[in-house]
Amino acid sequence: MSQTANIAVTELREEIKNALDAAVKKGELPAYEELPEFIIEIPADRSHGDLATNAAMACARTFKMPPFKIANAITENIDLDKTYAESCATAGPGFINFILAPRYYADVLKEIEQKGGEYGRSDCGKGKRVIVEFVSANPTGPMHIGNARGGALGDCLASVLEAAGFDVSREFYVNDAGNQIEKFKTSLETRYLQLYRDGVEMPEDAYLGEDITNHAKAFAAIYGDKYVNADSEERRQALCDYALPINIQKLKDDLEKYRITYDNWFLESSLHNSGAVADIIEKLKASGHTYEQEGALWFKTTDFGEEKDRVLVRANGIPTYLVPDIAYHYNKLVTRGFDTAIDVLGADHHGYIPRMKASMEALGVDSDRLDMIIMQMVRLVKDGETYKLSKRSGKAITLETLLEEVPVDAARFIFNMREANTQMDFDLDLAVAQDSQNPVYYVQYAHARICSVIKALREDGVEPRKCSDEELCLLTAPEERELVHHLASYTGEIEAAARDYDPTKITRFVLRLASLFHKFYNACRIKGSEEGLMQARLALCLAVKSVIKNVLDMLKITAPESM
RNA sequence: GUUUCCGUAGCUCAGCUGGAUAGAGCAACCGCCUCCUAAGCGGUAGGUCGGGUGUUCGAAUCACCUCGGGAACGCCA
Repeated sequence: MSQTANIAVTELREEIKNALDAAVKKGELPAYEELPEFIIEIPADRSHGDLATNAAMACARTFKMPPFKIANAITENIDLDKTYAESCATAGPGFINFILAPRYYADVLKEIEQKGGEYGRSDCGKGKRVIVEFVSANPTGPMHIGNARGGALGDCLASVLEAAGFDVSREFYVNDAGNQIEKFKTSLETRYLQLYRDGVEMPEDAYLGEDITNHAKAFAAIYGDKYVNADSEERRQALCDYALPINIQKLKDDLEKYRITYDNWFLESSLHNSGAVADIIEKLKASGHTYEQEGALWFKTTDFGEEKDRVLVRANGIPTYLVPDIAYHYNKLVTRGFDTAIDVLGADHHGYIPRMKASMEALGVDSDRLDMIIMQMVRLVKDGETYKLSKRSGKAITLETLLEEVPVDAARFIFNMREANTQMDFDLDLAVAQDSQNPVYYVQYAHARICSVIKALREDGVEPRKCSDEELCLLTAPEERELVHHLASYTGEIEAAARDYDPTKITRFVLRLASLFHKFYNACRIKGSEEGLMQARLALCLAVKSVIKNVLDMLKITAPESM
């Protein structure tokens, strides 16, 4: 919550407790041992006041009295002089509703004006170091639409955590080692040989995308048939050394177009080269949670409540994906000492979470420091038809083609509208729509409208200036107060979004803010109003503009001055 | 079979640490620019919150059961 909103609630809470004590002293209520928790919130239906509490209902059991009697005892004994509330009344089954004094609204606007771009920031993260790993797409091929969702959600989550006072690092984990690289080599090799020989068949599990064929052709254009008769291992390595850096650079370029830049690109190969992978095997063995069977090394995940154990090192001596992954998370939490590591993962990884957490426990690391966000599937919808992504056939919609059709602003906004753990249909027609149907324009339009108002007033010789308290207290229209209320809830929304790892709360917050602004704009004229009121409304506009800009910056979406 | 996500208005979804008459956008219909951007606003219509049982003063929200839809369950990553 903003400072002002926070103070308002804290003060009321104190006065409610004081009122209860006063009532007990007078004998209106029986003595109590301990008060239950109660909430003070903005009621959904604003005819119920500006703030409401369920204190009386929550205390019904404590006092063994009907809620409305307790509510009356509170309202008769409460001293509102020291609070932002100017009056209160009981209602319904025992709610107490408060009406806030005009100076509350004035103080909120003054706070926003004073804090500017910093308004909304919280220190609830206490500077804790958090690493957010997201996308981490396989470098063997292009990114698909699921990576687009993960990118938008992960990047915005990182921004939200920063705003909530965490020290955040964004990271991309490059799987440049392991089995899928072998598969990559095989695919490249086959495509290359197909250019020179007939009857070379692609293996069943190879990558069938066009990008592989294109790499082979480009490679052949440089080296010709030099590697056709070379040793297979030499040929495979040459192809991989050629194609992999191109792919990784492509990932960086595409993500940059999508406005994502990482603090670090972490190479899986570095864990192999540094000996960290071998080291983690020894550490796991030393933990006593491993055993050997049929030539393989097993991790006893059953010790940690899993259904079955997992292979760490295959009978052929090659570690499974688990080992470098464990080494990687160990690197994050121990070697580099991040307080918390967050992974944004596709839904196909959900079985992977307990394994990874078990491994941290086995290594003596508190597994609560590792948080996994599972993202459900995205389907692309066009003309009412759904397109399923199929990676193996190579026919998946790539991030690149998505961004050719959809503006980045729209893509980032729409992906941040749906919570990670819900399945999502990405409506291409909606994302492309350059009209009011597209929610991103609705928000941007509010920003542009405010800029336009300021410009129009400036042309009339009116400059925004600092308003007196008396002037700010002229904002009494319901549309004005609703708007200020919403602005006041911004910090609380950021804290909630950070707590729940849910950046989509911020998107919904800004949609609601835009909506309330448009309502205000239609109900209240700025230009032509009496001087003091005009300036107060202008101050409100500037506050809204500042907060919209702030949110759009977090989403890395442009805030246009005109549309 | 096990794990997991989802089920709320015609469509897409909010609301879920229990609270007052269940909300928004789109689609439909009716209105609002001699006035700061109509990419906007107001209004009408539209609901057994999948179903059931339980807990509670109070359940869309919590627990259990059940029905329906998606996903994952490899010595692939």
